[in-house]
Amino acid sequence: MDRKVATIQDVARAAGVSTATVSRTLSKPAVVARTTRDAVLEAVAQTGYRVNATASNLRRQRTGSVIVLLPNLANSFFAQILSGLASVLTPAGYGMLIADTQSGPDPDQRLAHYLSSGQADGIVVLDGALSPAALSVPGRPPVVCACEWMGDAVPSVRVENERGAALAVGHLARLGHRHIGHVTGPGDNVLTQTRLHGFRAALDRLGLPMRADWVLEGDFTMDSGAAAARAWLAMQDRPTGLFLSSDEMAVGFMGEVQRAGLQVPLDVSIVGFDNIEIAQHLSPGLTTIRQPRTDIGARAAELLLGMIETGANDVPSEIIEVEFIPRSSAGAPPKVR
Amino acid sequence: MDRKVATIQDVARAAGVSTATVSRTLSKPAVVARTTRDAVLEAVAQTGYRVNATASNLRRQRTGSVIVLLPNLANSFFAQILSGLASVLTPAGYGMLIADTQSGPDPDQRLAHYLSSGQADGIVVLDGALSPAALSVPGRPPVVCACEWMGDAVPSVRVENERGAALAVGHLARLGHRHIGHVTGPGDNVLTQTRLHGFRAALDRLGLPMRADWVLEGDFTMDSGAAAARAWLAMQDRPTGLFLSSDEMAVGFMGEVQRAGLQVPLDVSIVGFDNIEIAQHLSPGLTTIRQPRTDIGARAAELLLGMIETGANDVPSEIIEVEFIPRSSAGAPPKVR
DNA sequence: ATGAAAGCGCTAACAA
DNA sequence: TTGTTAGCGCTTTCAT
Repeated sequence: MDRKVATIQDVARAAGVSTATVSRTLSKPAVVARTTRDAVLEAVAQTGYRVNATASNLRRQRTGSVIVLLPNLANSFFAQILSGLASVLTPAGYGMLIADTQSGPDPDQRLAHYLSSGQADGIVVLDGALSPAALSVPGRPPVVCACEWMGDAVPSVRVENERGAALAVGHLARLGHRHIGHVTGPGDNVLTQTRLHGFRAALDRLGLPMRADWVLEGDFTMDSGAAAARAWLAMQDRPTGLFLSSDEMAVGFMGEVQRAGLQVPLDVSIVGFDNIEIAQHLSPGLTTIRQPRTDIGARAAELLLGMIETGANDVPSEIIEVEFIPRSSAGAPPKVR
Repeated sequence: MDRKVATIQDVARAAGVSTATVSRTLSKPAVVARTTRDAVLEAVAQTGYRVNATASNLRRQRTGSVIVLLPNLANSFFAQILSGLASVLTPAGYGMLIADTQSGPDPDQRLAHYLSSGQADGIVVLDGALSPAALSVPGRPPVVCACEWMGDAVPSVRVENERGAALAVGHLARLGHRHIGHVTGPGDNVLTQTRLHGFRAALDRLGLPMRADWVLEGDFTMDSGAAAARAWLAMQDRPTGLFLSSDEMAVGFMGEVQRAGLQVPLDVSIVGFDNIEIAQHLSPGLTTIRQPRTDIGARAAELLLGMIETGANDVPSEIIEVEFIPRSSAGAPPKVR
C-alpha cells in the first residue's frame, strides 16, 4: 500500500492519453473534450495523482511562493498581518515562506539574499528598519512593503499614521488636557517618525506646548511601556495625558502606573495605537487608534499578486484608514496640579 | 544590467569546467582539486550565480520546505511557537510554509491535502483539533505535532499539562481556597481535556469538591474569558478561586471582573496558563503556569529534521516542563462568604 | 579528479 | 482536440 507516488505518466497511461492531455485537463479543462476529460479525471482519482509542484514550478519558471520578511515573528502585531496575507495568498495558490530578519546577523543582507535567491515570486517586507538601498538587485522579484518606508522605492500599503496621532492628541485636548506627552517607538523605525511627526503637528495646530522631556523613547514593547511609566512617575512636572505609539506600550505603561497605586484615567489619561485584541479587555478599556492589520496584510498580498501576474513594478501605493476607538483610559485631567 | 540570472551552465563555461564540477564544488568542495575549486568559485562570484532551488529540489526529490499547520495565525500563542520553529528550520536550510487550517472549509481535509501534496519534506501540526485518522496517507512525509494529540499516532512535543493544572490548583488550595472553579478551552481540543483532567485529579487528591457548575467552557480567547466572568458574576454560590486554561481567558476574565467593580485577588483569585507576555504587565500581575513556547517550536523542528534526515518514523515524543509563576492575581479567599 | 549523459516531473510550442 | 517533443536547471551515476 506504500507504493510510489503517481506521476503524470501513470495517469496518462491509465487514461490512455498523452501526458500533455492530462496536464491540460488539470489546468485548462475547457480545452479538452468532455469524454477525454472524464477519462483523465477518473484516472487521476484512481491513481491518487497530485501534480508535483516542484516540477511544475521548474517548468513554468516560477516558485509558487512568496517570502514574508519580518523582524519578529513572536510579535502578535505581525501575526495578524500574516493572517491577512495568508487569506489571499493561500487561495491564490501561493505558499507563504516566513523569514525572520532578526534571527540572522545582518537584516539588510538577509533581504539582499532573498532578493537574489530566486526562491520566491515576490517578497513582502514588514520590517520598517530595513534599508531601501538593499533593494537594488538586478533581476529581483516584485516587492511590496506593508509598513511605512523611506521614499517610494517600492509599492506599499501604509496606514494613516499622522492622522492617527492627530486623532489621539485631539481627543486628549478635547478632554481638557493641555500637558500632553508621547512615548515613541524605536528611533530608527519609520512608524516612530511618522507618528511623532503627527503628534508634533497636532500639538502645534492646537497651540499646545511640545516639551522635549515629555517625549519618551520606547521600542513598541510592553516592557518599554512600563519603563516609560517609571520615567513618567519620576517626573516633577508630569504630562496629564499621553499618546503612546503602540498599544503594547500602553498596556505596559498602564500596568506599571496602576501597580504604583495610581488610577487611570483619574491620574493620567492614556491613548494607544493599534487596537490589539486586549485593548478592550483591560480595565479600564484602552482608548486607541485602530489599524486594521488583517486588511493591511490582505491588501499587500493583493498588490503583490497583481505585480507578479502583470509584471508591473510600479503599482500605486495604498493608504489604509485608521479609526478612533474611544474607551475609558482617557478622561478629564486631574483638577489639582 | 538586468540580464538573465546565471545558471550552472554559465558558471561552467566561465570556469572552463563541466556543470558536474560546478555542482560538486558547491556541494562537496572536498572532492574537487584546489585549483579547480578556486576557478569555479571565482566564476560563481563573477556571474553572481545562485543555485536554482526548484531545479535542485526536483532532481533531489525533495522540496526543501516544511509545512506548519495551525488553526489561527492571528493568535500570539502560535506566533511564538513559529518563532521557535523558524529558529531551527531556517539555519537548516528549510523554508517554513504556513498554512492556516481555519481559513478553508474542512480542516481535516486540509491536513490530508498537505500530506499527499508532496509540497513539503515534513509537516508540523499545531492544531489540536485535527483528527489523527486523517494521517493514514500512503507515502506521507514525516509529521510531528507540537501539541497534545490523541494517541501516539505521531511523535510529538508536549507540555506537562496535567502537572500544570495541578500546580495551579495546589497554589489556590495552599492560599486557603476550598471552592475552586475552572474555565476550560473548547471541548474538542485535547489541551482542554488534559488540563481538565489534571484539574479534577488535583481536586480529588486534595479532597476538595469538584462542582460541575463551577466548570465553565471557554475557547481560549479573551472574549470567552470575559463571558466566563459574566457567568461567574451571575452565580449564587461562587468559587473563590479559578484556574483558567489559558492566559488569554484569564485576561478577559480579570478585565471583566474589574470593570464590574470587584477586585482581584480580593474578591476572586485567578490562575492562568501559558505565561504570555502581558501576564506580568497586568495589574495585578497574572499568576500562571509558564510553558516555554519557543522551546516547544524548536524541539518540534529538531525532531522533524531528525525524521527527515534519518527516515525514521517513530522518534520518541518529548515532554517539556512547565513552571509555576507566582504573581499577584491569586491571594487568600475573601473572609465572608 | 573530472566529464558525459541521463533524467527528476512537468508544461507549452508546434504539428497533426 | 490531441500527441510529439523539447527542455526548465540541476545532481549523480558511470566512465575515464
